[in-house]
Order: sequence, then structure tokens, then C-alpha cells
Amino acid sequence: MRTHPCGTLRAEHAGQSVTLAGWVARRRDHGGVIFIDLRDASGAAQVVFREGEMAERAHRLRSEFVVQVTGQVARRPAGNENPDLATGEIEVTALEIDVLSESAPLPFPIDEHTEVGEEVRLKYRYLDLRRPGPAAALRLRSEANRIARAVLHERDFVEVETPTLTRSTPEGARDFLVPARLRPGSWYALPQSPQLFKQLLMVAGTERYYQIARCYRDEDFRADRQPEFTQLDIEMSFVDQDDVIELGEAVTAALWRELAGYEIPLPIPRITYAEAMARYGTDKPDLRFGLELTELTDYFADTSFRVFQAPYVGAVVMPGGADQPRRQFDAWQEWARQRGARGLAYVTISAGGELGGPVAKNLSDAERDGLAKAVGANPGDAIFFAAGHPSDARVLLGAARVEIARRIGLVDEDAWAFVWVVDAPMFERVRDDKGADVGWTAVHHPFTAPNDEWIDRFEQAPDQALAHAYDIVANGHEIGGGSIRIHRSDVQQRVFELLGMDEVQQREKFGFLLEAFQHGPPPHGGIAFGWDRICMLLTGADSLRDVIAFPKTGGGFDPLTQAPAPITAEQRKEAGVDAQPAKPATDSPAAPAVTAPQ
RNA sequence: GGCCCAGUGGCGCAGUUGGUUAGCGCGUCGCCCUGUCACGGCGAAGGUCGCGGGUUCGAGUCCCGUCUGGGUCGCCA
Repeated sequence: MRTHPCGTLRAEHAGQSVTLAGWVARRRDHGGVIFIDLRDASGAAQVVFREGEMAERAHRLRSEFVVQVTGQVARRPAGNENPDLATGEIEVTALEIDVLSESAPLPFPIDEHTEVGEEVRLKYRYLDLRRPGPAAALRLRSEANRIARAVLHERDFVEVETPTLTRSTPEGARDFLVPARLRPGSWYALPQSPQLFKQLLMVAGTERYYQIARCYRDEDFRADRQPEFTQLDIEMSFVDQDDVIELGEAVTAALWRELAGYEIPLPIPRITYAEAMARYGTDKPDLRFGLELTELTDYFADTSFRVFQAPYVGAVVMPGGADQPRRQFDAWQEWARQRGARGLAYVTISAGGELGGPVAKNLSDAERDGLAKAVGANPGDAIFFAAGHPSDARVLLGAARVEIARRIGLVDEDAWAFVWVVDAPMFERVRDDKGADVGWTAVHHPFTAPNDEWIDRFEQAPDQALAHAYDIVANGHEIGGGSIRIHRSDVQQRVFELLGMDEVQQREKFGFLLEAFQHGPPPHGGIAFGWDRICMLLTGADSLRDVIAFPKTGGGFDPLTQAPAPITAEQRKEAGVDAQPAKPATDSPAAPAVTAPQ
């Protein structure tokens, strides 16, 4: 149908007869001579139509008509080259043109210069994807898949597809449910991840599994979250944490080397979860800049200032922040209140070194004298404080740290900073509406192994017990995480007990996995990369939607297909949506009916 | 679920203190144009100002409610 992709024509093709096919990107009609930018996936080339019948026919072309053109490649007349275009040295003089299909007037211009609202772009995503930016994002994602597969293939991994119609998995998000016509009243759940299946594959002796897996979680969405998203999911047998981390680094390094032109210095540094929280107030620190938090609990141990009489007091410095007007500091208070804090105490340090701001007069002379040194602040800086429960206060300071860096331009947008956050806690407290402790929940998931130090005694201090779990963080985004799994049934039993799951609950939720684990489970562990997020970072996009071919809006709605949509009464009846669950079968290790999502 | 922002011809936006016929750019349609490349010129069409209610002599503008989208907190291995 065509002899060359449009975007590949160069001066060396001059004199050749070519046939091109593509879309009419732009028409410049001068009457006697008409220029058409003909675009296909490879790029665009200028086609020239001169007088007579060819000009007549070109005159009737409109944007996004699909045409086939046969003509002669020629160097452009001297002075008419366009150095901004890859094909700018040549043009194709049309001898024949066929209109293969026509286009209705466009809902928005297909033009990289025009800003178009996201809603209308998503409704006509097939047009949006003709634009260079979105098209490039799609291709980069394809390359990312290719690169990951190459690394994993090289290391003897086996790509396995796991079911998307399945039971609930243990991640704890809300499930998407699918009615089962053949078992009226019973429902499939779409997987929140292939977690249980990949562990079964380890029991199955696969040893090295991976999958570019679609995952589903029915929670509220964000710029970096979609209801269906993709993980590069990996699991390995006979490995320890360092083995998985090394593999994770190999995958990450290959991606950034080939797609960002960036050589990640290996090994990627590691910090513990506790250290990340203490120094950065988050488990996904952005290490492109400093501004570490300072703990001042001891410093203010004997303070008479009521606000600082708290189990934790900490601070973060805003360099040059002392000269902000009062209303700017008021805006900081409002910013903190929107995060559920009472406010954000602050002290300014004048050029002469005197402390200012409403908090300063509440401090003793000794406290004032040593403060700048204690937090590493200089004249002209502002110091923000948070006091209260350590975790809450640190999270607030951590958010302030990021906001300060953003406002004073401390973030180098071209920089990459990777870090592993290791030694994550095993459990966190579950509190009821009134804030009373009612038990424990797994921070990761209930199959995460305690580390060697805690494996025999995590019950003694569940709040301090550490897991063989690790997250990889890039520029403050969690791009992957995983753990070594429990393969000893006695340990698994003790974890379930701590989580308050009795045998009936265990069997109902994970019976099939526990049974599998009675048949020689190998030690194993793995990692899952947030594939959409990684592609978002590699393309420099601000939103996951930019790297997903057909994304959904925040309401879980697809503007293109209009999904979700009501179903007919007939579909409803046939699907068994309203049927009562069948009575539980007894021959299965797992009860058949999925209970309502919590 | 809470909070913030937005919704005005196909697209992007302006619209003053509430006051005549709601503007601008791009696009679309027609005509003209032999070297443009985000071509240019002339002309034309195209609007329930998201929706519902209220205040008012009068509402795109003020008030209440609601829907949609974006962001954020909660939530989310």
C-alpha cells in the first residue's frame, strides 16, 4: 500500500518515486500550489500539489482525511528547507492521490500547540493519540515492557498469566465484583494483585515468575491512581531480600538507562523505614533535596511552652523563609489545617539573628539561644514546628518539607534520586471510630515474613516488629515494593492469630493457599513495580492517565465508552445479580461464597 | 466522605459594581491566493452561559441545591 513511512524520507531519497499513506495533518492552500503535511505513525512529510487536476483534488482535502499519495521525492527549492522538521529537506510532488477515507470536522485540533481539556481528549482518545506527545507515551510504555521482558528473560524468568476472575486477594482494598451466571448469587472478584497466584506458582516449582499484570482496586482515585492499573509482578524461590533487591535494581537500571538516558548508580542506597520517617516524615522520601527534619523532643524536654510539651516535637527549616509576609505564614496555617493539623508553629530568624514570630516569646532564653544551631538554621530562615504524636507530627513536617522545596525551587526536575526503604514494620494498630485500639493489621499483607530478628518474637511487640519488606522510591514516588513471604506454616499461623483471624476465617479467605503450603512451599519472595507510575516518571507526565491508552476519570468513568453503564433487566436476571448465594459446598478447602467486601 | 478550583459557540479563554444585541483567538463553511510549513486575505454560520430553584424591574455575574471534571485529605500492598 505504501513504499515508505512518511517520516523516514530524507534528501537521499530525492528522485525516487514513492507511495505514501497517512492522514492530512495540515493543508496550506495557495491556489496554484497546495501543500499537505501527510502524517503517519513515523512522522510527517510535505506533499506538493501543483495546478490542474491535482490541485483541484487537493483543494477538497480536509483535516484528517486518509489518503494514499504517489509522487516523486524532490529536494525543496533552495531557501525553502525547514530545519525544524526531520523531513524538512525534501517534499513529495504528488502525481496521484486517492482518498481512502474522509473525516468529519474535529472536536479539537490535532495539534501539539493547542491546549485541550482532558475530558474531551479522553472522549476522543483515538484522536488525542494521534498527537505526538500521547503517541510517544504509548510507545515508551511498549518499550518499557520490552526492556523488562528482556532483563527477566535473560535471567530465566517465566511469564505466566493468572486469572482475572478470581477470589478476593488480601490487599485490603475494596474489590470489584463480577456476578457468576453459573453460580447465581456467587461472585468473582477482580484481583487487587496476583499475589496469591504467584505464591502458588512458587509452590508449583516455577521458581522465577513474572507478569505484566492488570490489577483492580475499587478505591477513590488520584492523579497517580486508577481503578485498574498495571504491575510488573515478580516472584522468586530460594532467594533472600538481597537477591530480590538486586533483581529490582537490574530492572530499574535497564529502564532508566534505555528510556531516560540515565545510569542509576548501583547499588541503590537503602534506608530503614524508621529512618525515613525520622528524617523525612514519609516512607517515600524525595531525596532530590535535603531539608531533613530535626527532632527536638529532648531539646524541649523541660519547656514551659504548652504546645511543645508533647511526646514528639520536630522541626523543618525553610531557607530564606523569614521574610515571608504575615499573610503567607497564615496561609501555611491554613495549609496545615487542611491536612488535619491544628496549625504549624513557626519561628523566624532575622538577618541579625533575632528570633521572631508568635512562638518565639513563649520560649525560654536558653531555648531561643540554641534553637538555630539545633535545627541548622541560618539568619533569614524560618523554622516550622510540629508537636504531638510522633507519626502525625512527622507526616506533617514531611509534607511541609516537600512543600517548602517546591515553593523555593529546591527540586531539580532533571534529577533522579532512588532509594530502597527497608525494614518496614509488620503491623499497625487498628483503631475504632473512637480511637481505641482494637487489634492489628498487616502493613503489607499477611504473608509478609518477619525479619530474622523478629521471627520468633513478633508477638512481644507487634508495633516494633520488622518485616522482610522493601519499597523502591524514585523522586518521592513509590515505584515498587515487595517482601520475602512466610513459608513456614507455624509462623503463618502465629501471624494470623495476631491479626485476630481464627481458623474458620483463615480457611474461608486463604484455605487454598494454606493447603498448598502444606505440600512443600519453597522459601520465596518477590516485588511488584507500579508500571503506570514508572511510565509516568519516564515520560515526565503529571498524571497516570497520560500513560494509559484508555484511562478513566476520577469517578471511574470512561468518557469514550461511557462505561460503566446500566444493564437490561434481562442481563440482570441472567447474571444472577439478585440471586441468593447457594449453600456452601463442603468439599472445597475454601468456601465458595465471597462475603461482602469490608 | 471532607475541603479547594473550574464549567460561557466544536476547542481554548475574556466578560467590570447585577444593566442594551454575550466578546476574542483557533477551528468549521464559502470565495480568493504559485513556495507555504501553527501560510495569508475577504466573508459567513455557529451560544438553553452545566442543570434546577431563588433574590431582583433586570442574573453569565448574587444566594441555595445539584451534576460533571481536576486537585487534595481520608481511603488505598
